[in-house]
Amino acid sequence: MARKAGSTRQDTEAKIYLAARNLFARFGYAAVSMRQIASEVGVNQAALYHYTPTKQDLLAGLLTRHMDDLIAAYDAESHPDDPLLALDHFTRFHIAYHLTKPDEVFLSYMELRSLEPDHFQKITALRSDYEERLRHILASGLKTGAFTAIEPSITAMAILSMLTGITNWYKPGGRLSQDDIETYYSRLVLRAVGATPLAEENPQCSMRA
Amino acid sequence: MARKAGSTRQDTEAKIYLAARNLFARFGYAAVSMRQIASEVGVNQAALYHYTPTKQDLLAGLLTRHMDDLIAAYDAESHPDDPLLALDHFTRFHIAYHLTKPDEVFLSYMELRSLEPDHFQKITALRSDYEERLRHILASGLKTGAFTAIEPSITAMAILSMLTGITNWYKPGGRLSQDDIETYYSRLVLRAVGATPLAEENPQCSMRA
DNA sequence: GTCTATATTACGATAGAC
DNA sequence: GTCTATCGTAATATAGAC
Repeated sequence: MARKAGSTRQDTEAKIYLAARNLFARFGYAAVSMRQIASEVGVNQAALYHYTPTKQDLLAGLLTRHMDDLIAAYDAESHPDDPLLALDHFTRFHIAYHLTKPDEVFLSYMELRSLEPDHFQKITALRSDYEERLRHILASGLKTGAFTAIEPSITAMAILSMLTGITNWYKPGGRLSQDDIETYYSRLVLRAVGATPLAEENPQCSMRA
Repeated sequence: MARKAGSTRQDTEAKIYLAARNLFARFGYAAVSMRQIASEVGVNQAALYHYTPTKQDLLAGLLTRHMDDLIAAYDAESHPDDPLLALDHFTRFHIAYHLTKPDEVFLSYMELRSLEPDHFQKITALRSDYEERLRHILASGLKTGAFTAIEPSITAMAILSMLTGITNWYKPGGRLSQDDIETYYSRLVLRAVGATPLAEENPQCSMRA
């Protein structure tokens, strides 16, 4: 298995996906050219076509990987049975995962419309698959009485919008640590569904009351 | 003031802005050509340049108008002094306004990155101006004790993300009326900030409890 | 106010040498 | 596996006739 030093297929492929992700997230799919991506990788534009048949496939590959990874990461964790704990856990997981992959998240929300129909449906189905996990928690909590007066489908969308929106303003190294943010949003979410937040009667957290 | 029948400057300009808004919202600024816009309006591509110096100015004009209109519409309403009522009012206003102008809203969230620096700063400042109105309500409620254990800046972003996210799934004529949605989200929001929602002990609303 | 025609530049993708 | 060169197309924007 002799390899040329400095350039293997896997290496280059990873660099291409990384560059595409950064550029698409920053400027948008339609505004980025294959030449820009190649330039970022350090190869000629024509070389990209040994790794992806089209620009569209490059985008679809990025989004598919992201959604697959997200669902796999969530399913790999253990989930509390108690709805209140499960919702707290979901909130923290979603925030933590999304804050560590801001580009992928941004892309998967902004560039759905750049996908051709087949790819679009595939990604939309994967997203719905993930959302279903939150709807299930909300429905369980409604049944046990842990949550009150909520409609699971709408509430799931409301919560996901709220949590994902963090990526619009969060910058690492800011006033609040990631853990502060998780704790704060968990309280917002638990209150919103009519539950008593975990730390409500134990105000040691860093927020002013 | 003799006018040629069928085509005045104001008419055509309005059509151009309308077409640009629709197309940019649907396919993204970078993916839409001046030819497409002209075709939608029913004029030749070159005619557009009598109404806007560049494509970039067309986008900036759309976003500026939207933010100006949003702020003017909010300021034109009367705002309750009581923080709880004020927050309920803000929630309903934001939802109602955003659901009536889905394209403008979508554009102003998706195409900020397509703006060149000067325009970007201008729009960002206008947005912050609007957000400030919500922060003010939250800070007042914290002072009076109507809201508990919240941080106004973060909570404002959380609420705005949640409310604006409605435009991602709402379709007119669905299961829930706009008023149902306003009522439901007002409860989510008021609960989240630690207030007792207006209709909490009066569960005549259409949600199941 | 709108048109035809065009200058200039860039795009996605391919062919074929090395 | 990467390159040079290029094909065919389409982009923004402008010039100038009517």
